[in-house]
Amino acid sequence: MKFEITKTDTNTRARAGVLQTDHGPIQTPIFMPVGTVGSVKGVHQHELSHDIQAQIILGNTYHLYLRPTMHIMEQAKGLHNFMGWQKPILTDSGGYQVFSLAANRKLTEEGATFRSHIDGSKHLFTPESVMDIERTIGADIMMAFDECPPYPSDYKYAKNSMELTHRWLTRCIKRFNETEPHYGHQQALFPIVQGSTYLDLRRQSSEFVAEQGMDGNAIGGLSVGEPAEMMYEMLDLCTSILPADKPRYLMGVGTPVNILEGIALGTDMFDCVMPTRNGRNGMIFTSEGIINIKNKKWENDFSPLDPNGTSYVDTDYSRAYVRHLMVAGERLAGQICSIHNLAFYLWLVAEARKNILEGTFSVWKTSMVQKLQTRL
RNA sequence: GUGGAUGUAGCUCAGUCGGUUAGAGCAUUGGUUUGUGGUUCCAAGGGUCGUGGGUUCGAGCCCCAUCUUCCACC
Repeated sequence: MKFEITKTDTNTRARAGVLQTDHGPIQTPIFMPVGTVGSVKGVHQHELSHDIQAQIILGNTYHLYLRPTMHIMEQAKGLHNFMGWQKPILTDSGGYQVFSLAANRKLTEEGATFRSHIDGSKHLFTPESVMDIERTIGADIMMAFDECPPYPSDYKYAKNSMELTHRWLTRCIKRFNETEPHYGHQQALFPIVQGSTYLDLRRQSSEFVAEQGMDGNAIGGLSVGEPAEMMYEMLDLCTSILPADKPRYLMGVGTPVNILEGIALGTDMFDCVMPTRNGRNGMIFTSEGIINIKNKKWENDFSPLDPNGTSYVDTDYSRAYVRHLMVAGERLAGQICSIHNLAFYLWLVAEARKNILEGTFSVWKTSMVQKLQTRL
């Protein structure tokens, strides 16, 4: 998997590049909409590709393994064919679900046992089985199986967890190298840096990950409740160690401001449920600030949802109408807001890219961060 | 007209033997949401307990009158 950096910013560590996959190029920095079960909640694939112009989406190993199961995935000849999406896909490994389903988890050296949230049945994920599952799903980018420790974690827990993640990574890479793609297109494996909120662990983990020489590298275990400044401090260190000529992926982040800060620190890829989840609950991100469309003040505001927006929903529908749909509990409200938010996130990273290429990123970012935090 | 039932938050209703500041759901208002168990979660505002008397240390609750709405029968 080839990654070419077109330009690196002079004032920050931001870069603009292109990541080539067998399902097409990804222009970085990029935001990747989350499509956990083979569906970005409330948004059609057609809208994703045509209206939002998403370049890559996520699928989730944990969820797809439980349903529809790998038996179906194999028959469907992979997730691309199954869901009718011929652009790149990245699959999360299920490591985060082990963390978020902590009540039911049990970690051993071998792997993680957990109970299905669907029927309560017991399952075991190992680095090897997760690699096999991600091969079957057929993602262009597969994520290593890791443990995502909660915040706060004490030093000892964080260290043991990181070391376990490293041993699992070695097994992931071994299995990855011993197996072939099922559907003819190339797959990459990205390892994940852990280390909680401890700089020396983050350094150690970044170095270990960098040594593996994979096509791209991820930073996990952040945005799990720690202060934003702490996240930036960890990210700053990780990106200073991870190879500059490979894409860097900050997992699960975040707010529009988080993403701009992440780009400035040399991160190229982001994913987050925020635009879709918050959209379903009526929070709209715009270039002028944040709107809670449920608020009464929009009741008779017939101006466009977002006059500066790039999606058709921004000009076709008024704030009053979307508020009405939201208050009435209509599903269309969440769909409109999800489409808007995803389009906005994609616009934001495209705009960041443009400014990096034009050498104006730093100035643009400063003014943008200011506006993004405004509440309308 | 007679008999019975009913009246408590915007709506639908709880409210024990008469006892602390009358509660719930929905609705309203605001906040929340970070590698998606999610139309999420949290909180706030909102009351002359139909009205007027009475009994009692104390009444949403007991007594009297009156009004509202509903039902049945003339």
